[in-house]
Amino acid sequence: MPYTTNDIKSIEAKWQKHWDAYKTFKAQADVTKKKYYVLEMFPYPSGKIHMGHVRNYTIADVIARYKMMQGFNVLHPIGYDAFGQPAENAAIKHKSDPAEWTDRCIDQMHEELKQMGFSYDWDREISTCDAQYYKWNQWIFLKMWERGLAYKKVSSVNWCPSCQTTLANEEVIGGACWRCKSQVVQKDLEQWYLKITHYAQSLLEDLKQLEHWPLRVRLMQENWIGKSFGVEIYFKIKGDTETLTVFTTRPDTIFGATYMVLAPEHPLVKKLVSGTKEEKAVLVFIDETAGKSKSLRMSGDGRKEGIFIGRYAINPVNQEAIPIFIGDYVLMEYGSGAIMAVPAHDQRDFEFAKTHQLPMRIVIQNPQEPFELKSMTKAYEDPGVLVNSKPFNRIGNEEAKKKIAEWMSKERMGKMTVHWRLRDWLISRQRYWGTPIPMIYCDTCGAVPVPYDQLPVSLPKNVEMTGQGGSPLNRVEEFVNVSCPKCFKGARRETDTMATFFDSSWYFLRFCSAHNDEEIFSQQEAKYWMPVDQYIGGIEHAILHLLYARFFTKFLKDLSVIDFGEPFTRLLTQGMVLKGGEVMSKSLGNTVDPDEILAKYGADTLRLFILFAAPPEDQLEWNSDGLEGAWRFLNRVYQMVEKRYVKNFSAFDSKDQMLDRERNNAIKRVSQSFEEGFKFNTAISHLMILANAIDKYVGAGLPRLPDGEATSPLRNAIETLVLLLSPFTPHLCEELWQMMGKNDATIVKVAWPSFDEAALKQTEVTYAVQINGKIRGQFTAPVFATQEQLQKLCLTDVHVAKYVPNAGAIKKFIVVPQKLVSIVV
RNA sequence: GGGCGGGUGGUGGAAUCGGUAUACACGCAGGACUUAAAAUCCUGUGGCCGUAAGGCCGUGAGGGUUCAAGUCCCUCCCCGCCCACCA
Repeated sequence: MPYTTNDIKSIEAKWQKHWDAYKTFKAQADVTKKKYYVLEMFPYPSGKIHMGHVRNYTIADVIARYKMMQGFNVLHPIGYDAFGQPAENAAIKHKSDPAEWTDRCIDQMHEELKQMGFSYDWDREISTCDAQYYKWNQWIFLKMWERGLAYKKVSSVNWCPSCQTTLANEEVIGGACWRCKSQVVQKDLEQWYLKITHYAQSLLEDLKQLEHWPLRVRLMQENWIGKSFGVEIYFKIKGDTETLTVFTTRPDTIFGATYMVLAPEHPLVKKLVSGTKEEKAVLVFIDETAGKSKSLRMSGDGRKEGIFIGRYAINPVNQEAIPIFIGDYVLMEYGSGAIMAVPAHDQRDFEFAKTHQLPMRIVIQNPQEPFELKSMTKAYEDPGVLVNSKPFNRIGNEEAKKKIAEWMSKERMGKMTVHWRLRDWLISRQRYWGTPIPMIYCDTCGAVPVPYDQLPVSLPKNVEMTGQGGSPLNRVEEFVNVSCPKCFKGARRETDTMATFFDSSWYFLRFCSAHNDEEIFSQQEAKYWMPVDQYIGGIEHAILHLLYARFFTKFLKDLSVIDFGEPFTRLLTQGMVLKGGEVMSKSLGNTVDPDEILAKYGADTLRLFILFAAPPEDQLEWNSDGLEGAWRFLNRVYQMVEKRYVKNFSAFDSKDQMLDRERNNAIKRVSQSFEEGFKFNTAISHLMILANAIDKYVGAGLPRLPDGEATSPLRNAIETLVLLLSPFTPHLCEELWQMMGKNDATIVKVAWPSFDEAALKQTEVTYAVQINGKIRGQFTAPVFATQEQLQKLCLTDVHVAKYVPNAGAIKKFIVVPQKLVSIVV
């Protein structure tokens, strides 16, 4: 047994040391070389790496090494998304410093990443909690502030009572905090926002350019941005000078509006009810709704809460007075916070109308199967023709949408408009462990930006972390009390820190010149390396991170520091790692620690297994049995080199051509897998097929073959196998390459093998014979056999002869070249 | 409710343009080596019938197109993920 756990440990350590010493993966911009930037989503340093990291980074590493062998100048960096709440929570718990905790975690993670043999340019390692990094967060923030893209406003925000901080809409999952899962409540606060909506149009439009992104991700972003075309309609209020604006995408149903509903928070509600007999009840309702969290409000089991406010609106198209309600199913954040209700043609309005016994009117009729109000059990939302809509009756509803919208615009009853689902991005966090927002509040001058030459605004050290009473920074006098940069009078510093998604929205640019003290990044370097050619990460970032990164890229382009509008050319979303059908997670206690696998099998086996078990984008069910298989395969390859490989070898016999065909086929198929969707599982299967062919060629138990002088198919096959395998299991392959007497400094500098299409050609092929649709026999024929020859040959097969007594019985004879013949008798 | 993926042996998964379904591996069974075990190697392995040759069935269900369907079309069932009172 030549290859033991100990051997692996020493081989892997040897090559990791070698790569470090020679800086094998150091990337340097060189305009004479074609670049390739491969990037994985950098980790949050929680300490140990988990299987998800292993899978993500192994995929990236295999791609990076393949591209290196292809002669690309490859940039493959790593860093740490190091700000965030776990560090702060750990600090609260252990009464320690988040910076220390984070540093320890980073050290540990750094070690583990090295043990996996990843081809990182370690000179570019960055951490977002480093002031040299977050200084540029503050720089970006100030640039945005100057352009009106960072602003402060009071609004009802999502508040996590457990984390004691606000959350972005994107961070509220099903009404709960995305991190701690507590119920989120609404709270009025003054907060910092980034105007991502300024880029809504280009964020949507440019999705079209991202043809190498998974369709799924593009659709998710499209839905999130949520552009909808519609009409703003103005309703006068009976006996009042106020006008209510509603937004609808269904102007074709305007004649069916039988009431109106406002969001309870709508600014006009209190004014409109004042003095009515409904006032008291309405105010109680508003209070009750405000106390409810959004998710509670939305969790309605079909029931729609609401109340009449005692006023009427005038439908501009027919002057009808319709009652105004407030209802919890109308959201203040979308549209104008007011809707016209068309219960016959909108399911939500239908439910509300049923609950409150409100009238309905059919205005879209199904011409095939007309229906009546009495028999309706749900709203009719399908296409149809207009009825009860005077000048527009009998028009198809799609056409009517356009006609009515145009007519209303012309008559000034409304205006065609576009609404977006995308909201501005709330970035304020009342936490310590994040980038301080570089603003100062002066009683005289108002909000004043910290001057650029005073950046970074550094986080103070030795801050007491209690987890109570808002941001810990509030209590740090020397941090808070500053003089105003404008008038030099006493002023107060902003104590909110930035959401960590800010940090990760541009780190890929920082990697281009990771330790640049002069600028956010070198424009020249960024011009060379960017955009990222291949980005790899989890589908869970399909919306948040990827949308923010695209937003920042567009902003930086507008600043003219870069000249491209999309950061990631290709995106691969790797599947989750499961155990027992569930995602591996600490809370479920079904994790497998990569360290244990490393200790027993080493990095190469783990890498090979995780790639072989499933295609990169599929879910991966962890099964340790497969590990043994990967281990066995690597052992076979090792022994193949040790026992079968000779530098010069002259044996030659009829099997040579077959072996060489397998060799060429492996090159073709493995290369293909890199170019067509990274199907590494099948790439590895072709390497196994080549290994099987080599063993078969040699014959089991043969002694080491004698040296000779001519080139050898066997030698070529083994060399090819090692080269093709090297991106997957680099340590072993470096070792084998050296054992074979090669002098290359490293295997990644050896050219990726090319294949010879001619060697794949065969002189004879086996044809299957199908008779009346069933496979009945087979025969071999020369590659260039004519149809007549094939017909003759196939009849010589005894099984065929049984079904086809003579050539005259053949009704139809179909040839699929090189594959089969199909006979109808 | 909407969108997007899926459904293939005991298991993970293969299958270019519609062309021999189950590649490759795991597991399992039998054998070789061994005092024995482990490791390694060899053979077999979709189901049913058959000593065999061979036959029939078989890619979630049912229908269709075709010489030929996992793949295309229609109807339906189930599973996963994402979004979701967005007017």
